Amino acid sequence: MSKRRVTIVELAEELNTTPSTVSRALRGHKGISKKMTARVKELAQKRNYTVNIMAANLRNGTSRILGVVVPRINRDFFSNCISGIEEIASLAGYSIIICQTHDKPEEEKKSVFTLIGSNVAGILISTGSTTDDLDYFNETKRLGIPLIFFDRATKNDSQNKVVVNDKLGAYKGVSHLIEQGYKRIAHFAGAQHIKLYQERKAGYLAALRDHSIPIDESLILEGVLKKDEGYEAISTLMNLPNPPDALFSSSDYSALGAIIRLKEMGIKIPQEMGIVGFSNEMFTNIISPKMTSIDQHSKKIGNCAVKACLEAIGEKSQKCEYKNVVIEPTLIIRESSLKENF
Amino acid sequence: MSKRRVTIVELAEELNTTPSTVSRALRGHKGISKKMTARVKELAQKRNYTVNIMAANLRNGTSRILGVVVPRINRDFFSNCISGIEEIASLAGYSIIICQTHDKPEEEKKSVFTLIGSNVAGILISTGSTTDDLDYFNETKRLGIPLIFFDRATKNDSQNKVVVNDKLGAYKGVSHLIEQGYKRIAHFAGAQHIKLYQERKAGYLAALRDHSIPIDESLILEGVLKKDEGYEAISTLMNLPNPPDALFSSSDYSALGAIIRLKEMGIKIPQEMGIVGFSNEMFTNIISPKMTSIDQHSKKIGNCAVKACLEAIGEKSQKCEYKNVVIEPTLIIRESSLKENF
DNA sequence: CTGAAAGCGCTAACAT
DNA sequence: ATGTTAGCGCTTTCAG
Repeated sequence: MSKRRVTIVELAEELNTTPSTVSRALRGHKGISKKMTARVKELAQKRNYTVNIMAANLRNGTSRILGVVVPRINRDFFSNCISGIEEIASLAGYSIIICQTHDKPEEEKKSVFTLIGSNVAGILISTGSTTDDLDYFNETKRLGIPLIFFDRATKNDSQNKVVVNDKLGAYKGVSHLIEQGYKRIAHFAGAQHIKLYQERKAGYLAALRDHSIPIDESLILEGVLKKDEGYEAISTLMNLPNPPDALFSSSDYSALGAIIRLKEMGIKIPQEMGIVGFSNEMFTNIISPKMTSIDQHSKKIGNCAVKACLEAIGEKSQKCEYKNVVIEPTLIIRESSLKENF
Repeated sequence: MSKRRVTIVELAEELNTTPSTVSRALRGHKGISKKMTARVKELAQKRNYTVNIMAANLRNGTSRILGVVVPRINRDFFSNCISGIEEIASLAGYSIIICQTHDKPEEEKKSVFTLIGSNVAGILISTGSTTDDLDYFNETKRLGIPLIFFDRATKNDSQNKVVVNDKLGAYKGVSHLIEQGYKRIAHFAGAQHIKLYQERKAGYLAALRDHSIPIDESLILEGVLKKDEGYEAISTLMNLPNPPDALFSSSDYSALGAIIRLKEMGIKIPQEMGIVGFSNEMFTNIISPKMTSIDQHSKKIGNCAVKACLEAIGEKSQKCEYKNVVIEPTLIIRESSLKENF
């Protein structure tokens, strides 16, 4: 009952052969007799042999491990991305190491260097920082470790990005409201130093412009992302001399807060007020009225990101061009915006 | 612009010293002059040196990587567990590798052996299988790799478990309903070959018994876990000659389905019908009426599991006894069960 | 078809 | 306080 794992040396001894032969046989090397291969594999099975990945990696200078860096694991969006990454990765024979950054640049940097130290074959990162951390960016580049940005890309010129077209998503949502006959559409925006919220606002503005609807700055509120913030913000808007008749929110949560408040005020949704959120959170399909929202295909983002990474690593199984993918979000129309039905 | 990483050998050459000295200096070994240590660290920084973890691990025979195996990453409960694991692990200087099994025993087995091959220091697993897979159980045991079961433990006699006291959770929920004055309490149960659902049913039965309420088998429905299943099941129950006046569900989702149906039927919650769910899913606090539910402290489960693992590995930072932890679930009382308020 | 030998990068005895 | 040496387990030339 040894405490150490079985090694190829031990297998070789037991079979009166050499480590090289065992190594080759285990990997189905041609140039090893079928008989030998069979004997080796049988014994390996019997002894519960597993290759020491560390040793193999050290020898080869490459590993079949991918690093994934996200702000938080326990958010719907990210856990779906990760799930999407893991599925494709494991099919290709790769494992994934996960790091959380809690949106802190230091943790982000530390994570990437830990991953580099772990000899990962590639890194997938949703960076929280607003600035590019050139330190790790350059280092991965120098070492030839593919670095794929997903979801939130920085401004760097890397071609390895998988992002959602937030502007288009917003455009679709607002256009839908306009087509339903809403005229004065308010917008809950996020902090404008974050690119993704900039984009959503840009999509909102573009849709209004394209439909020749005048832009009213008093209907645009920034930093309204959480439920409570939405609850408060909608009160402000409804007290305006000329209140909105619809809301496009950058966040499902603040849209939810608005719905709760509007119901309290006795305002009918969608008849008197149309609502469109963003992210297609699980709860949008559960509340009453069901909320129209924009789906970002989080799992698909993970799929694409990992495919881009495998492609960059040189896995030939990936045939397509996965550089710089832009995912098109989908408008999910539900009760909260269907004025025409009434 | 070499493609390879800097090694201690290169640092040593540049400093006219030896790899051992560099290695020792980098790890703050006492017995190396301050001057030397400083010089080494400075150069290492300048060259973006990171230790080759694979090589170090191979040499030491141990790694600072933990394996985590779950059925699915993208479920609230598991992503919270994982987050809880990652936080403590990273504080202790460990990384985590994550595997999904999709509830398939083969994938579970494969995952564990992959992790063993990766020289992980310990494995945390929420097993989907109903049977113990002795293969990997024995192998980890033989190799001295700690194997911690969390959430769903198998029947094996391992002392390394972190589980929720499901029976107690159910007991609390049902007792609460009884105290609120409900008399005929129905139960949506899960498949009874899964231990956790057995336990919840057992808690339900125990609470009724302890409060001298007769058990009516017609009020107990099995395999009712999803929203749609709850929607259908509640219809059946309400058509009974003697329908229930409350529901304790093993799942928040089926409880939600029931609420939706009851609202359609014009039955008032909680006045005419009390509802308690299980898991404290995020949406329970959002729907109307807000749903009373049982919180399982998923993040804490992750925390405890990883502490148990670190303890087993021999990290002295863990002082407490973390073997065989049972987490006590918490009853979160909300509108759906507060009959007394009316 | 199989074997012998070297070396991936690191660390820990064992010297000095 | 520093250097020397050996070896973790594996793969891969290079030789038979």
